[in-house]
Amino acid sequence: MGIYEELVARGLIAQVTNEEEIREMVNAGKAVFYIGFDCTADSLTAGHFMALTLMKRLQQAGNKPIALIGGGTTMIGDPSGRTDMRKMLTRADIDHNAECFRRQMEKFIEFGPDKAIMLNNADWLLSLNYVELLREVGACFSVNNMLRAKCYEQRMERGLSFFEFNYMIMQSYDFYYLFQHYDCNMQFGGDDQWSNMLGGTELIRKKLGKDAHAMTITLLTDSHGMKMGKTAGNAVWLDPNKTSPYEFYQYWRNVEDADVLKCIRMLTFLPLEQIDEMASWEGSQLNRAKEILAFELTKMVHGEEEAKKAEASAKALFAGGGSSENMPTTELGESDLAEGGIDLMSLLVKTGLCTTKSDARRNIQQGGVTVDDAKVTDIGKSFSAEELRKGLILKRGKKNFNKVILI
RNA sequence: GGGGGAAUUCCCGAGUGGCCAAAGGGGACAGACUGUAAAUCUGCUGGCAAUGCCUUCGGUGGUUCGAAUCCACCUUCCCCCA
Repeated sequence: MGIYEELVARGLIAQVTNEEEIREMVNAGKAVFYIGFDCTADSLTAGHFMALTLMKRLQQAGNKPIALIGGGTTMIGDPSGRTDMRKMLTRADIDHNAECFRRQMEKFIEFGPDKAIMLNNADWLLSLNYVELLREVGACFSVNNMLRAKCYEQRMERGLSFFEFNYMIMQSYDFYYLFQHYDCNMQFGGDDQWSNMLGGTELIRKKLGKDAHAMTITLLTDSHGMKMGKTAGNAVWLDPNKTSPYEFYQYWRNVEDADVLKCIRMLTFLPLEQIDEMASWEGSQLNRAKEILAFELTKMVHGEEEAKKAEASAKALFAGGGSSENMPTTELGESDLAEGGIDLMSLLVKTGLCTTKSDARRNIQQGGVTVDDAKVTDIGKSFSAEELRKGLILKRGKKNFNKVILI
């Protein structure tokens, strides 16, 4: 089985420009491909992770990856599939984010001579001359076609500025540039990038009369069609300071039954035969598959040690009994106390389990708060310094734990 | 450049002088049921020193005993015409 067939079997491929040619090229390890990453935040997300694994899979098959950091394109912001304009970032923010991206990527992909290379499109986009660009590439784009592009659909109703409209041209120019300077013959990206990617292959054909290829990765969506890798609108980050390994582990541990196999197939490097065996698992047996998924991904992102810790904490907390060793802990000092003690509501806020005291009150009143395994419904409950010194385990809801201790 | 419309709480969206911390829905959160799943049902959803008080309906100023609601100016966005 070639790498292309494997990608298909894993459900990773959404659209391709020319299946025959791409299959041959990729299987023979002859592709020089790029994936662009716009640095809109200071950490990569679970969404980027899939692109990185894809990069790795192709690299293992002998193809050469180019990780393109979008220091230039981020100055504009991709309007694809969005209902509103992105916040405009400053040059300094973008540079900082690009640097963060670079460091995280180095953990997954091997860079170096004859390995993967990393580029930043700021290096060529920012110095473009407007009039020259218009003459050189602007003439190759049909506004009529661009307006028909699916990625702008939503924006045709709510408004699209000329500024953002240019994003497609910038991305196309990237491909054109990489094709000429780095022999890059293929672009990968999320399926929402299809229009932008075709812009690039078209430009190359018009300007150079040559064929370049594009292939999109299936967007990872859950059984309701929602994009995965987000919790309550917040991204699941790869940076352990933004999403702890435990939270990261929990995110994947909690995917729906209907999504586990798909996630394992698309995101892990487990052999397909092993995954096919799991496909026959049913009901609560799927919990095992979720553990595997969560462990495998946490291992790849945070390392085996962290993955083991996260798994151990989870088992301790949910299977009961176990140690509180790796539980998130809040340390209090004497200054946190008032009159020798502290009330439960303040404690919940201090530990971050609740956002405000009102939130804490609601949670207590609704029976969602537990202290050392005993449900507390008295909103006036407070604890003495003595009790705190020994340490208390607070729990909000079923899955949120925090140990508080007075030191 | 001309004309018309819009901005409401996390999101969508009602509200057009006091009964408005603001309908309804979505999402989130909590409870029940479970398998750390889904579906379903229930509760809940600005803050606080809490039967009250404070802040919030794009911004600034004004009218009024009282403004999300009326007036003026400003900002941003949408639509139509050029």
